[in-house]
This record gives sequence, structure tokens and C-alpha cells, in this order.
Amino acid sequence: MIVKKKKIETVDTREQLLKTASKLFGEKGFEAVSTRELAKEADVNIAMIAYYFGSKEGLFKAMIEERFPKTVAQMRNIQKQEGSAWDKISSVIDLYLERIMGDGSFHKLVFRELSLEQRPEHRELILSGIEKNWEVIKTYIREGQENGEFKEDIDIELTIASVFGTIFQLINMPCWTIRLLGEKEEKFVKSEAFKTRLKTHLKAMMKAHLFNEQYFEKMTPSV
Amino acid sequence: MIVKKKKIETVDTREQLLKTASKLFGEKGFEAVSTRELAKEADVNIAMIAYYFGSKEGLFKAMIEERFPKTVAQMRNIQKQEGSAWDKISSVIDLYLERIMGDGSFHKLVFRELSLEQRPEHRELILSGIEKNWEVIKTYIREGQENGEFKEDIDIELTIASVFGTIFQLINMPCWTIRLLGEKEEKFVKSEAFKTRLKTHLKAMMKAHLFNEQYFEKMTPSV
DNA sequence: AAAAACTAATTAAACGATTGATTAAATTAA
DNA sequence: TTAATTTAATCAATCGTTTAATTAGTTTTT
Repeated sequence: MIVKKKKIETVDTREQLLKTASKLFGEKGFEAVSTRELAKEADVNIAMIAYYFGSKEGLFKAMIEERFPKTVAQMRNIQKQEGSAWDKISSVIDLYLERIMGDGSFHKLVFRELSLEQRPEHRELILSGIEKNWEVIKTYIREGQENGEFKEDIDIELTIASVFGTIFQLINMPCWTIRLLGEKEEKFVKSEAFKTRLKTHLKAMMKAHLFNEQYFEKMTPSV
Repeated sequence: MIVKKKKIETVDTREQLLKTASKLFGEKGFEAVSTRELAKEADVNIAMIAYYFGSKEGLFKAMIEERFPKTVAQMRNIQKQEGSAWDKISSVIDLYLERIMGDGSFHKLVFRELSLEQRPEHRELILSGIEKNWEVIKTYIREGQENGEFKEDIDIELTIASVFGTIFQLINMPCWTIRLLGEKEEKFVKSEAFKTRLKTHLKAMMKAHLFNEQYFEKMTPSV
């Protein structure tokens, strides 16, 4: 009988490490954060990293693995939704933006890791975690093409890249964004005003790009 | 009379360090590359880093500073060019894609640095180096709006973010790109076939997004 | 023209500091 | 009592940097 014998409600320590890891790795990068700094920020003893995760890299890996399941669940809800293909795509954009803007440093970390030629096993972990995100959009663009809502000659994959690319460019590099917009403070990028502006732009651009002309003229722009 | 007194034909060492730094920092990130590894790859003694650049960070800084002047010069040529606003934007997209795809790891490095909350003085250095790039596009979109070629209600700044975001998403994270496209090898992202595909998509999307309908109907799609 | 003096470039070795990881002892809660 | 958790101290390895000595090309002196 394999059972956990003791179950103390400490809870915190492990969770604190995961939370702090997400924050610091996102802000500074994996190698730039020392285990001592991480433990101190989490208010936990250094040895706890090895105790719970085996190593610094184990902590990194665990953090990635335990974050993704949430996002997949959210995507499922959209798939059940009724409505036009455009309505669904619009919902995906909304959901994705809410999620990313609510947790900036984790997504910074994720996409920074994909740009590095290190730790291929981590990249694989991440890719399989985010694959669902673009598969959903792909499905809806196809759906829109089949019922004549969208143009036939759309490069679906690169269109997906444009959606995600726009978001990440703006959210993951706030210093670039405020410079582009002539804003003063980086926190502007996290504001509701900016979120709305980004949604408006993305949807306007995607409408122009995706819709067939006859459909487009019939539409009442909703934004 | 200010003259170089001694001129030994060593030359290489300094340049080798800059070149290797661009490559390794781009591939692995600044902190992940040790001075020993860098010196070995450059086939140069470690002490040469301090000798020419003062420190590892000095090397990083010098590398950034000495790379940007080239790109600014290229931009100037486009500004002289005659033609419609769209022609100019099209040229900027072409030029920018050629440049980035010809030197992947430097641009990886640049935009990774912008996503980090470290070394603010480096970020400032980079931002002032790339500011010209988007200012040019901004000018041309305005030009197109003024002569009726483009729509009036375009979010110019976020449109720029979409152009750069699309490119960086695809070029800086090749593992993501080949997964999205169902390709096998990462070198596909550097191929001429992919470059053409990306240009086609970007221009098609921007045409739909920017052009006024009446202009758009008159146009003969050139791609 | 040869020798000496000079100087920039390069080297191998070592510096102290910090890294990620581990230990054995102490503490905690069931 | 017992096992899970936490602690402080320490490990060897590696980090970025510095040093003192050497090489090689240039200039000056003889």
C-alpha cells in the first residue's frame, strides 16, 4: 500500500517557490536568477528547492507543467460556444488577452524560452502546452471559410502568427510599447484602456483580413 | 596630428569577440554564456574581453552600439524613394525581412533584452537604435491617409506592432514556427520559400487593413 | 644599419566571489 | 514515536576579472 503517511498543511513552501520562480524567471531570465535570490524572495530556505523539485531546473520544469492545464480548460469552454466563426475568433482573442495581461511574467518566460537554443526538452514541454491555443483559431478560420464568411486565400498559419505576434510584441516588451505609444509608464501596458485599444485594433485588422467583401459590407462593426 | 602610432595587423581579435558574442548571446542569452565559452568559441584568450571591452557587459554594450548604425543607413535609402505610400511600406517590409532573416541571432538577442527587466541602460540603447524603424512606417501610413489611399481610422501604432510582432514571432522562435507550420527542420524558417510566404501574407494582411475600399478595388494585387 | 628602448597585444595562471547542490542536525506536526 | 519538513553550514565547481610575464611589431638611438 503506497500512501502518503503524513499530510501537514504547510502547503505554502512549495507553492511559494513556484510563484516566485514564475515571477523572477519571467522578469530576469532563468540563468540570471540565483537559487539564493529566489529562496530569499520566496522567504524559504534554499534547500527547499532541492527538497521539493530536485534542482533549480526541476523547479523550472514543474512550474511550466503545472501552469498549462488551466489554460487548456479555458479553451474548451469556447469550443462549446455557438455563433458565427467570427464570434468565436473574437472570443478567443478576448480570452487570450485577458489571460496574458493578467499574468505577464509567466508568458514572458514562456516565449523567451522558445527563442533560446537551450533546454530543448523544455521547449517541447511548452510547445505541447500552447499548441491547443492556435489549433482552436485554425479550426474557426476554416469554419468561416467553409460557410463563405471568410476569404478563401488566407494563409491561416501566418494569420495565427500575426494574432499572437501582435499580442506578444506589445505585452512582453512593455518598454518597446510605451516608447512606440509615447507613454511614460510601463504600467500603462497593463491598463484596461490599453487592453481595450488592443482588442479593437486586433479585431479590426482581422475583420479586414478575414472577411469576404460582401459579408463585410453587411456587418455592423461592433467595436 | 592625431595618428595611430602602432599598427599591428592583428585586427581579428576584437572583431572575433563581437561576432561570437552576437552569435552566442543570441542563441543562449547573456547570462548563460560564460566568458570562457565565449573566448574559446572566438579562439581568443579570455583576458582579451577585459582588454578590449573592460568587461563582459562592456562587450555586450559595444556589440549593440556597433551594430545599429548600419540599419539606420539602409532606412535612409527608402526615404528617398518615389512612389505611393503603399509602395514605400512594401519596401520597408521587404528590407526589414531581408535584414532580420540574414542575421537571426542578433535580433533574437535584441528583442529578448527588451523583455527582461534588467540592464535598463541597455534597453535604452536598443530602443533608440530601432526607433527609426517604426518612425518610417508611421510616416508612410500618415502619408497614405492624407492622400486618401488608406483608411482614416487606423490605429497606426498598433498596426506597426502587428508588422513587427508577426515577423519576430516567426523568426525569433523557429521551434514555434515549424510546429505551427508542420515543418520538420528549423532551417526552413531561414529559407527563401518561407521568406516569400511571409512577405505575401504580411502584405496581403496590410493591404486589407490599410486600404480604402475604392482604392483596393482599383488595385491589381501584385503578390 | 644595428642595437636599444618602447609599446600594444597576447598569454597562462590565479584571484576572490558566487554558483547550484548537499549534508547532518534540528524542528515540526501527526 | 515517527516521519516530513526546515535549518544552517558547507561542498566542489564555475563565475567574471585581474595579474604579471611574454611576444611581436614600431620607434628611437647609436
